[in-house]
Amino acid sequence: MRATSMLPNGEAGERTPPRERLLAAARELFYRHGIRAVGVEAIAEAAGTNKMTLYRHFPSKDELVAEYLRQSAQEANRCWDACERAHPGDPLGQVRAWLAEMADHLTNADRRGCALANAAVELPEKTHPARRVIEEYKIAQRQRLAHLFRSAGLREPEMLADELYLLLEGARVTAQSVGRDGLGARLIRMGEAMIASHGVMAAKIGMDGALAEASVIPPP
Amino acid sequence: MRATSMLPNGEAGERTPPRERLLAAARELFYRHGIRAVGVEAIAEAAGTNKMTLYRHFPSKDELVAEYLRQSAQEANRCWDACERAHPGDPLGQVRAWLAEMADHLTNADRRGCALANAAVELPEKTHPARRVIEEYKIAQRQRLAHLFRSAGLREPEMLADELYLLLEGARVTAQSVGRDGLGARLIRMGEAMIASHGVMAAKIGMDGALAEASVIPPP
DNA sequence: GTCTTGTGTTACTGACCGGTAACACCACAT
DNA sequence: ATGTGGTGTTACCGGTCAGTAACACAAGAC
Repeated sequence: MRATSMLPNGEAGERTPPRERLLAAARELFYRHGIRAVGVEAIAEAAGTNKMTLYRHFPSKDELVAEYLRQSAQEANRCWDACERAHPGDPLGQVRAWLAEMADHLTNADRRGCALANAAVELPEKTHPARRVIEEYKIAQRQRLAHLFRSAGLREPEMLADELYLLLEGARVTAQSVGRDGLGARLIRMGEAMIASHGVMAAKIGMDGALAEASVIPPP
Repeated sequence: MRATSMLPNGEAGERTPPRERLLAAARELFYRHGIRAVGVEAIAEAAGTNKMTLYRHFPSKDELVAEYLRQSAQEANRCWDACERAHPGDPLGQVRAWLAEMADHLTNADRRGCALANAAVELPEKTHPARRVIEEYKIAQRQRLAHLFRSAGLREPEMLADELYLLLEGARVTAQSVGRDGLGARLIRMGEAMIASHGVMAAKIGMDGALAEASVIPPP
């Protein structure tokens, strides 16, 4: 049987080039089972090709891992872009849409957290090419959040961005260790409380100081 | 040269039994390099013994991993006990001491987060004996926190415990991916804000409602 | 004394790892 | 027709993996 006969082609006839198939297989396997747990041969086989072709497109497994993470980061950026399109000119709306999306991912049982953060846990060696990708992604993510908060006129936008990202990472890793019950809702609740605690800079309420507390604690 | 000659014995003469040496070596190597990255032979060698003796004390590597995590959980409990001794009868003081300890761990550069959470990321297979240990530990941790918050008379103690733990996990994984700059301080700041937002149940202040906000935002 | 128990040592299994060499093939361009 | 570049196939390399068999050796128990 030809290995090329049973593959996820978009359309019949035109074949997906092997490099993309390899990356897709790597994404799936690395994410689901962990990076060290997956061998190159398994990836090649899942992509409907073989190890030789893999090594014609990627110089080493480590570089394949780096490319896998680059692609994961791009996907996260696409998610951000969708939020931006859904709420143009409304930075806080974009953040909330993004938060909702993250909460949805959290409750999805076949998700295993952030591919980049997991890789950071799994690959502690500072020289691994993946570390660069992880670092750049996290910086971009923080800047994106901080920019939105600044546009929204919130206080201490960078600090708020860091805190919110801390919260999200915690939720993701917690989902893997203890469970996902009510985690999405809790993420949104806490995120909203954080945003509120950084004030809306006298946007709609004149009374000073303690205005944000209302949304932190829902009516018991 | 005898392999038994250069070992970390507590005192001269009485030798540490090989099982403990093996566990100590496993703890060090698993934590630093990751579980899948360390082979049994390396552990045996680091313990000043050999693979055969390792397999006389542990039925498999997976069980050794589970024991390693059990020991890590015990160490965390010892940390809790120390906080309890330092602030007897003062549950909030105990939580704060614990938070300070966690913040200290965060900024320590040779720490790589929570051994249990890292293992959860690295070992996704639900049948792995480590999963049980991880789950039990996380439940105990949550109950301990919730109990302290309830003793302190805070509102929604379980919810607060979950949120605080979320925050801690986020800080730990963030320390590994983006960095540890100011992370300890931020953890304490956010933790205090969370505790404050759950009120002190009319302990010292009579005014209702929005009392907690003051400590959320430090004076700019 | 002997007997037992734990340990050290060496060698081994079978499987898999990342990575490579050599060659056959096929579509396409010229 | 003749390359030519990308691909498939097979076999291989040296190394490491988890786990085991067999045997030598030591100390304490009796």
